[in-house]
Amino acid sequence: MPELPEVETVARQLDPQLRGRRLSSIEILDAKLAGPDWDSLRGFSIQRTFRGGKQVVLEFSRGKLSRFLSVHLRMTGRLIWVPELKGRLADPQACDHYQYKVPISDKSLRARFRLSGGELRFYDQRRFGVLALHSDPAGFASAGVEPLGPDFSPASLAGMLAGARGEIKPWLLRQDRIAGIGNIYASEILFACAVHPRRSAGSLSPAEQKDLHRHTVRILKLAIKHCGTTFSDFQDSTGSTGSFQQYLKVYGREGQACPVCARPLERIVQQQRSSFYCPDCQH
DNA sequence: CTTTCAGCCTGGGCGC
DNA sequence: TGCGCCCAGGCTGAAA
Repeated sequence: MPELPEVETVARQLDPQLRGRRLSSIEILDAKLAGPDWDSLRGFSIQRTFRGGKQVVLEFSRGKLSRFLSVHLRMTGRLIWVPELKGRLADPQACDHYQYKVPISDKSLRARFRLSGGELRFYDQRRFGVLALHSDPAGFASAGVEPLGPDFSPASLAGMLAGARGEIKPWLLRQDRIAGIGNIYASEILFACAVHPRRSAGSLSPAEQKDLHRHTVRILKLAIKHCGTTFSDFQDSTGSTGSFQQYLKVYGREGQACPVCARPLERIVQQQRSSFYCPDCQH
């Protein structure tokens, strides 16, 4: 699914659910996910759950030892906490979790982490997701700057853009520069900046660079506030389902009226990914 | 350095 | 009902 706001939503939701729980065993159901020494995690307890780039990270500890389990959800990965009550696991369909499109199916269950009080399940229909185990935080850190962190400033953005070659839209998707922006938010951010997706990244004026910084932060924060974007009409009772799709201005709206000038929005393909924009507002 | 393309996977939706 | 085709929020690696 997920870009930064969706992953942040998942991490925030899981953190209180998982905190302090001790891991007893792991069952890997998809051979693609074998590899890490999963059994070495037995007996470790979860300290916290957080987001790094587009990854969910679980920090485990046992005594002075630390382990970091990073989960890249890619397109369809989901992490769901399934509590145990009176010896029975809850129905995952009814569990508090981030929803999108596809209902949870047992067919896409790829891994189970058995913890005190229940289990954490990894579902992944398309099997693009990646689980990794690290013994230090440097292992999972993405190379790019966190757009909501202290290192992302108008000046640092200007520095990254200086001399940049390619088009701005694909540039925004590069995780080694800014970590966490994906296809949806890249289009939304450029629309807010009135910058055309085909503009050369290095050609942005100082004012446009400032706008790019400002709107990137603003839109990501706003999306987090609405628990991200889901293409699902299902809204769960906890309100933890993303609702930012209501606020998308251009993504997926090819042919519809631009919210600013009312002329039709367009879709183009850049590096095999759709970009949505207003040909009249964005230059 | 850049861009392009195939590939990794599954399944929904569409036109016929 | 079925088939073929296109689509999908991510990312890597090879090739040009």
